[in-house]
Amino acid sequence: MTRDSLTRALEAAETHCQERGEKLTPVRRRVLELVLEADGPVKAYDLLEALKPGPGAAKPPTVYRALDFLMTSGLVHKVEALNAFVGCTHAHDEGGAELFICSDCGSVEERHGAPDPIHMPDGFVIERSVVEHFGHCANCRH
Amino acid sequence: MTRDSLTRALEAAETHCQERGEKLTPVRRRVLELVLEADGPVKAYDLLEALKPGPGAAKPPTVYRALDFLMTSGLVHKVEALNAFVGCTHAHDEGGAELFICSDCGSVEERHGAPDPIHMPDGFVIERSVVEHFGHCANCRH
DNA sequence: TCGATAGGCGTGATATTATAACATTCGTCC
DNA sequence: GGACGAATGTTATAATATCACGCCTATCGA
Repeated sequence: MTRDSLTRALEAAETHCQERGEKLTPVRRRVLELVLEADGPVKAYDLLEALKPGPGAAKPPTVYRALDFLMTSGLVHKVEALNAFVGCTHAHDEGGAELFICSDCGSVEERHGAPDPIHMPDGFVIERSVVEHFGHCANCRH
Repeated sequence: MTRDSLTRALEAAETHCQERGEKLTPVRRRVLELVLEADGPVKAYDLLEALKPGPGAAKPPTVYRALDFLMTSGLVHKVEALNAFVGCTHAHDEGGAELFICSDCGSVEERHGAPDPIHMPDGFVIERSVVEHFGHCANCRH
């Protein structure tokens, strides 16, 4: 992610939060920035490390609270199978994301779409879906 | 799961392993039994507790090794979003399972099927998919 | 028979991920 | 000012998972 698009993404996040009546506080903004800067999924404790240098060395709850907020706002997704987090690259109000994660380069592609109802058990009502595909992206497929 | 179907499932697992040239050792068999007996997803440390009473009180690596084996054999699936495990109720050699987990009663329905290629990024090759739907089953939907 | 090897497991320690519980700060409203 | 609620700080600990080492046993070939 370029410096420019990072800045734009942060501004968009700011706007997004305002529209929802939420506050993108400095901690939350900083965590989002770190997640967006990363090449791929980031671990919570890596974020913690990254926040250390400052005088306000963050403790785990700080990071997890920020991540919870960002996930609730749709600005960040959790990759459940990796216990890691990625910045959301789409509109932030849609349902769950479908993630395509390259095991070679760590890049993550995000898609949105209704789950295929063909396989659904009779009468089941979906509230939240986790869909993560691991494999090799076009660049790493050789 | 009834006592009878449990017994049958264990025998099927035995056969399944033999066909693959693998050994369903006593520890592995016992862990599989505990997973199958459970109503829903089971935590590794609950299995650990359940194994305690005997003279051979298991330690974490024992349980995780057994679970790894059972997952590789396709006899058990991990619910990534819960850090928990469920017994596989299907043929054990297909690709990844699609899980429908009821948040009310904890029941898990399993389906198999190829992922919908419509959403796939160009050139992406999937190796492993995690698909978990959380919601309410027909019984708990009222 | 012997040694070599490999898989499975026991054991102690430790790494990693996440939350509980309570105190403090800060803005807002009355 | 005083009450409150939201956000954060702080300490401790819970929950999940792995590492590293050593022992046992079965198997295989010399």
